[in-house]
Amino acid sequence: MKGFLSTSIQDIMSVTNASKGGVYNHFKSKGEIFLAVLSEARKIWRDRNLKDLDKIESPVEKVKKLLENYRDRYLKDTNTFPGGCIFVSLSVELDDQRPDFSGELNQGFSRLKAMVKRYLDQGKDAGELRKDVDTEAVTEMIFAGMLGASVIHGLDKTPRCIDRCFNALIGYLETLAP
Amino acid sequence: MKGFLSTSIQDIMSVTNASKGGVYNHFKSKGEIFLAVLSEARKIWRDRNLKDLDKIESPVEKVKKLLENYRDRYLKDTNTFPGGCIFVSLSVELDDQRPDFSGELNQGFSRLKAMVKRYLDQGKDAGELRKDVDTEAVTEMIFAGMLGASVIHGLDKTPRCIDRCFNALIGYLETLAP
DNA sequence: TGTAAAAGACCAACCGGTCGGCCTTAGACC
DNA sequence: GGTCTAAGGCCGACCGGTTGGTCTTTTACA
Repeated sequence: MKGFLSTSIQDIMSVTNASKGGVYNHFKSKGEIFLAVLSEARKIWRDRNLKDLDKIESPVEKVKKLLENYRDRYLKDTNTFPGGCIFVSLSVELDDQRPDFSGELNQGFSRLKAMVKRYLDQGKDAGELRKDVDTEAVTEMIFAGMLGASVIHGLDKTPRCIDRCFNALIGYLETLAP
Repeated sequence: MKGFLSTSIQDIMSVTNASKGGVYNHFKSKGEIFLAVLSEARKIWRDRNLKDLDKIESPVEKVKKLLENYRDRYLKDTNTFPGGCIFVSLSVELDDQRPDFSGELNQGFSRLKAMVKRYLDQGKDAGELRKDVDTEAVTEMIFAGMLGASVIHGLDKTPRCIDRCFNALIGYLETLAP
């Protein structure tokens, strides 16, 4: 994955077998292509990571399932997703470089964090978590774990590292039970 | 922080008030400048993050101190380190783009992970951690938490997020006590 | 024949890197 | 001390190549 800045229009032309005129007839600029790609990537992310979440009643189990999906159906699928989580890579690349795009990416992250926190709060209300659990802090750590796992995955493509990482993360979640 | 690819020789000339000839009289190529910067950045990292670690006897407390240093003396110092942990940003940027540099960065990460695991193993031997603790998995999660926190820091410069993240991380470490 | 998509020549700006020459300095010789 | 020469840091014009983007021309289809 070359990211946004290092992916040239020529690269896009090569992989799509399109001409420059053809590309710019569909998109006003490279940035508009980025936004379209981002939108599509979000659909794919949801498709992979939210799979079967609705079949689970327990909110805490939903979070666990999300982590498992992120690990097994997303990061580990290196054929479909080389370079790990594209949102992480793009966020690191475009922060301070393209604040407009960075903000767009940040919105997606915020929604994910809000979802995790909502599940944890529901789990707390349902008595699945201890009353003294700081759901905001736990959410932040789970989120950091997901982002960090994606970075690690870029360094070491073997599944060992992310397996260990997510095992510890899920194990931690289980220690929060009453 | 523009990273390696987006930092032009012109940028370096501007900030150093040097001429192109002057720059290339000291360095053979842009890559050589990168390596020199990387070496310097490592010194700074050690200076900030390993501070006072030798004054602590308990191995587990050393890990905690490392996390606190990384949070307080490194990430939070946004004046000195805008863009968060430079090794994380560079690693994400250069993976798949400059495998030689990426490997160089990876070595540093491996050393850090080895250090954390060594401390945890020592802590286990000293009875500070339960015997059933998987130090390899815990190391991986701590490492992921550090990387993830740096990415999060890029998105949200306020200290709230990384405070919560490291609180949960340190809290987790404490649950591993016998 | 009319219309929209596709094609690719073209543009200015910028990239990393080279190179011949200037200009300060250090050293040798008288 | 005065003068000449050699050395090397420094400069910036210049190079080939690539960038994102524009514009005119050609093509395909209804």
